[in-house]
Amino acid sequence: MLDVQVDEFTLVLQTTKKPYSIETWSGMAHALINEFTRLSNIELVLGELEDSTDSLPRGYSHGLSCKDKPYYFSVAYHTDFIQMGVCIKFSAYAWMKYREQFEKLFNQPVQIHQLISNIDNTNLYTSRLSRIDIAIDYIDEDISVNTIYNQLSKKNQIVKTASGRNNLSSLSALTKNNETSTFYLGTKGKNIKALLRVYDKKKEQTETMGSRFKEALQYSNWVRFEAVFKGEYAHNISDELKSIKKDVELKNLLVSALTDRYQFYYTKSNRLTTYSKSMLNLLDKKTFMFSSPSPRMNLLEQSQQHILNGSGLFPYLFKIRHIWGEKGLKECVAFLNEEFNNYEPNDDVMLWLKKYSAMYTQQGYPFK
DNA sequence: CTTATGATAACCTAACAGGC
DNA sequence: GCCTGTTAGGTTATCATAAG
Repeated sequence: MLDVQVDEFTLVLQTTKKPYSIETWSGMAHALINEFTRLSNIELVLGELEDSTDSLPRGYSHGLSCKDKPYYFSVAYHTDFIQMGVCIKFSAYAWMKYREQFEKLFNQPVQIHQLISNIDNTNLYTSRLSRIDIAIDYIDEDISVNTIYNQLSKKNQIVKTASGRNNLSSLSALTKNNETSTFYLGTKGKNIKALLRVYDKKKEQTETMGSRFKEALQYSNWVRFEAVFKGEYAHNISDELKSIKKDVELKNLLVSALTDRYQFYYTKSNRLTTYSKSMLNLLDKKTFMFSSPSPRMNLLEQSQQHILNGSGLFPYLFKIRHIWGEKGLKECVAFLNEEFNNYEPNDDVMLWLKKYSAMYTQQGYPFK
């Protein structure tokens, strides 16, 4: 049996009110939080929210969370950073509980697209996802994480995107006694847009006595494919979720998203593996693709702006001058000049020149 | 007391992939 | 070989807090 669901997710609310001023932000943030809690019925469903400082999402300074509950739910903002918005974090367990309780209380099921459409029924803020984890469970399907990992590391199997390109994400694993129980495609570093984690859910639940421990015991075999989408990818999914009405469309979206980035092929025959095939069979039709525009057409003005502000050049020069004074700075600049003389442009740079030289000679310097 | 982390934001570049 | 498309991974900034 295959089961598709949303695991954990993070929503960010941005205020629609124009006068962005730091003094009024706290009050505004509270207004957004009140509106959100009202529209989502969060306190009725998950329990009372309390002021919290110690269990907020990292990086946020103020907020509320469900205290004394086995699940983690929190709403937070940062007093100094309006652009960070109001962050709403559902852990996997909290989201499961929310859905259970909601159905009990209102006699109707709720999925993520309904939640989003409920909370968007306001003009105080706009919402979007900053992270969403999509899980596809293989229950009693006799899939082995260890086998898949070994095939991948021997290059007997490879991962492709839906458009047929190789997914070049780096492969890593947790291996104990020669047995791999978890592997990752993609790095866990920050600012990573996509990551796939494949693991033995039965093992995890029985070893950690997790929230789905009892369930895990009933199955002889339980493997989870869990994709974490952040940044632009999460935004893409968010946009798509807003156009969804039915649960079957949600399923199509979730499966499309995961298989858009991760399809497993046998290298030799160039055929889909059986488990990837069964994943794709869940689709009535493919409904979704991630968009990622090419970042190559950078104009000089843009590059210049980046160098002046955000590249780290000035912080670097400042440190040099602070330590070694004007003399050090002078030598540093001479060194940079020397290094630049040894610089060999690559193909991309030459290509850019071919395209834009004429335009810029006509237009003049980007700096004045 | 210091450092690492993890949340947000923007943006750049190398390297790879693939069509013609 | 040329051109276009894609992605991983890196930089900066901020802050609070957990870990060491």
